[in-house]
Amino acid sequence: MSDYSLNLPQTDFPMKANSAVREVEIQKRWDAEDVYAKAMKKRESSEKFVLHDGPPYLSSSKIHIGTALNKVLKDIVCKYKNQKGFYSPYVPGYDSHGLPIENAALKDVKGGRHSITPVELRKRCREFALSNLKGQEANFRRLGVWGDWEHPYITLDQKFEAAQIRVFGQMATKGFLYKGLKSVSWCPTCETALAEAEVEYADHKSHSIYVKFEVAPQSRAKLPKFIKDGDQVNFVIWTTTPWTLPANLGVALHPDFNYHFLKTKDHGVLVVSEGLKEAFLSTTGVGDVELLGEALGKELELIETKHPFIDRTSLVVLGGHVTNETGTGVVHTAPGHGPEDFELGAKYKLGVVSPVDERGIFTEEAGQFKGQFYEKANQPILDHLTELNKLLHHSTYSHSYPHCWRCKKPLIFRATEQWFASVDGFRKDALKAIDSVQWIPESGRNRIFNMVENRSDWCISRQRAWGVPIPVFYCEKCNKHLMTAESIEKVATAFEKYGSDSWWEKSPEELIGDVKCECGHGEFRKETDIMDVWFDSGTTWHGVLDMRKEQLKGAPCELYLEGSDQHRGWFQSSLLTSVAVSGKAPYKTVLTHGFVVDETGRKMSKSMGNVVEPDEVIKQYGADVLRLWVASVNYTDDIPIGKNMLAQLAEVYRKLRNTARYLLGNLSDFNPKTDRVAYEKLSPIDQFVLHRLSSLVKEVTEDFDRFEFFKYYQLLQNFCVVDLSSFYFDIAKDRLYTEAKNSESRRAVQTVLEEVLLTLVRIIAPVAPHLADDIWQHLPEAIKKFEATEESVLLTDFPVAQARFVDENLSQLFESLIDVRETVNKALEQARADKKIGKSTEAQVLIAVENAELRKKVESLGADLPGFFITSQATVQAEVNGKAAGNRLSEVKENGLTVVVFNAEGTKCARCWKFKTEVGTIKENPELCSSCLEALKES
RNA sequence: UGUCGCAUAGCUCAAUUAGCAGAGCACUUGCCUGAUAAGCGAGAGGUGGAGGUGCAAUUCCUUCUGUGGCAACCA
Repeated sequence: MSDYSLNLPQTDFPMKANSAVREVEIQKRWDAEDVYAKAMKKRESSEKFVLHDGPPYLSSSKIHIGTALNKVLKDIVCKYKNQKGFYSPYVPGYDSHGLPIENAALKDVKGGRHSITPVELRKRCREFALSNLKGQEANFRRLGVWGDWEHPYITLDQKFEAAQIRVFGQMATKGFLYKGLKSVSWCPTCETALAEAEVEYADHKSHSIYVKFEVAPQSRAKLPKFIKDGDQVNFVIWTTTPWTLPANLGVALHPDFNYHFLKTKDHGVLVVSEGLKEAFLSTTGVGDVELLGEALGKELELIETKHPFIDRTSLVVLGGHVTNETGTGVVHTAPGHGPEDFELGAKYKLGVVSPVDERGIFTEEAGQFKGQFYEKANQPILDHLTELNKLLHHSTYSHSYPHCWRCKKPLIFRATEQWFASVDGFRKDALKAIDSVQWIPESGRNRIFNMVENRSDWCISRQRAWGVPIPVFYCEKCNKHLMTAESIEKVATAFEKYGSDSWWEKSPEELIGDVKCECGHGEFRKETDIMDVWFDSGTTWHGVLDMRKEQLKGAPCELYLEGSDQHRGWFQSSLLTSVAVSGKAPYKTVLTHGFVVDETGRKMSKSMGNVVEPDEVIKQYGADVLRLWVASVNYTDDIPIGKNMLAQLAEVYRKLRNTARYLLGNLSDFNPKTDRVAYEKLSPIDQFVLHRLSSLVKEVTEDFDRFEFFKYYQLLQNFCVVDLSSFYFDIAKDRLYTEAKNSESRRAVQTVLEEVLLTLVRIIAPVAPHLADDIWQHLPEAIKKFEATEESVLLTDFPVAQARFVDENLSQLFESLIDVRETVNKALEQARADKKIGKSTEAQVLIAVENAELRKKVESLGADLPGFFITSQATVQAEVNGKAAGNRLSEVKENGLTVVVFNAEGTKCARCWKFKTEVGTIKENPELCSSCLEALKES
């Protein structure tokens, strides 16, 4: 019976994505046809929108999901901006120096870092980093990220190193760099100083000890009068780091605290603060005590005590940092091993003892503990204290403690000579610059502002080999350092030509020529420290943006887009160097995203087994589904991902795909040149869909401009599902399939479908470029020829919301009609549930509308009414009257609306499947309805 | 520990000034077999907990819990 020809959809566009194969093919075509370059060429004279890539670190060849998210976000922005008419290049970068790479490269070096030359070590580091680059690049490209992959920036490039040296030079010339002895965070495992940004707090179990410091005989006269001659007086300090005791030089009290002198049976007189006395007594259990008297901290200043086990005095000093929260109110002070101690020590000229070397091993200075790793020395020190009867109590104490963010081991403080960038010197400008930047989300402003406001100077020295050297020389005679604009420029020139290896390969003379020190001497040695790797990436605004000015127009650029941890990392290091040199921020807008967590909100970790690997997602679902995930989440907070979400995203992807397939299939015979129907001639529902389309374009444009992709995602999905698939597509099928091929009614639908398709495909392109381009390649030839001549959708312009499609009245009309349609659906469903009908064309509906205005609206559909409900007949009345007394299949009343369902009148037409009364009465063909007959004649 | 932010259906997101808490997906269920490893309909399902102020609270207040940032976590 179904021999009658219908206009069914025709397309080669496959329903199944087969992403694993198809996406790769598409990418190959992009590469082969150089689509990125063509897009850039197309916009070469347009306004620039530069997103500057924060360089991922090259310690691994495989990216994790957070990096994938970051790159995709960037790619969405760049692709969108390009479509919007900007010249928006993407130059990917890589961060290639630094400790983790050096440590990794050292893994298979027998004998460790000291067994090979720096140049040899650096060669291994370079090879390791560059091999990882290849892996990461492949990962990024598989995500569909486009960019100038042939010309990435790498911080180990000679030109980049030279630029970095020049930034250093400018900062030096401005007096923002100095060498100073300070207490810095030190990682004994990595054997280097660390900057604040590299410190991370984690729980740690420490010792908790109370140690007696006996007042020295020469100071007994300074003790309060209530102390009798025979009393041995001890200040009791509390510390969690026994190993710092060999470095002890002082005992700090709070000037305004009250200190109690407690006479004990076994320990002489003990001095602790009043506020901590009770806690102290109960913790240590020293037994009954007699309060001899009390004194303020400031009354005890400069009393000398005896170091518990070293022949040395330890001075009582006063410090505001002493608190009454834990311990004894008497603070063990080791200027060599604590920042506050260091400052206090400087104030009192205590000197500095730092008997721990760069590996955390005790030196000669530590006497009997020499040669031991600091942590290992805790126990012997405790034993020694016990032996000497200086230890009052010992237990453990859990607290958070600074750790190295690279190797995760506990840090120590070491007072050493380091190079610093004087943040104090340009803090005000930095804060001002922060306020000139747009931070998204806004909270980012406060986050970085507070950090910069309170941070101390930036320690840029690292005692390692894999990095850019600090370009300073020291006079062999007077030891004064040489750091002039000229000397630094000479180093920069040398690096530009030979790379930074030349620092190790060449002599000072070869590097800077014949230069004399102020003292007249002409022989120099080179600084051995290299720069903090954050200094490398912190200067990309110069090494990349400025150095590729023609392409990237120089700093500041429009956008930095990184994870929110970069407030203390790259955003800050970039800001500091840029402000120091130019007084400006290197970026106009900073956009941040949170961290990826699993579906239950937990951090991803190997041990929990909840890690989502990007390549596995791609293997199973394809890059576009992963990209769709990126677009679907509000990345301001933590970003969840997991099996459920991906499965759902795959469904949404499928919906997009099938929407496109319907559009493509039903446009197979449409020639825009000849078949298009003028807007005025479209039926109301057609016009309404165009209205919806134009609001979609308007809204998603706003969403893209605000980087709120999750709103775009919701809108896009809703449009495809609600406006198209279940509404317009469903209703339009009748016109598309059964009307004469060239009828105006059918061409009208196709006119709308074409507009929708060409708009949708371009809206999808930034987020799901493979899908969009796949659609593009499958466009019907006539459309390709006249409306879609670009070889890739990525070369098109983003759609513009068409004002001529906007019709608010029509929109309101259809809102009401859709409400009515929902009620009709309920009534039909009831009849269906009662097995009275199957498909809705087996029914006719009677709609009684009380409200005259609404009734008029429904009536306005006229002959389109049955089609609107996909029934065979539909009538509108003011109330259910006698005429409808037939066999009621169901009835639904709601909102002043009564819908009654009857069996459709007439007989089913064999072609269009609608029930018509004339079917069977037409002699020419009793199987068909009149319109089908006509349609057949016309075609 | 302090401080700031966040918390809406199983999931991803909405909800003007306090005014009946909405979508899509998933789920359940029915239909269709001319988008077919498709499509359509219907249904169920929710404001983290406990208080408070309002006629009325997702919205304002207090508190707790969870989560994230920052600061300190000390010696």
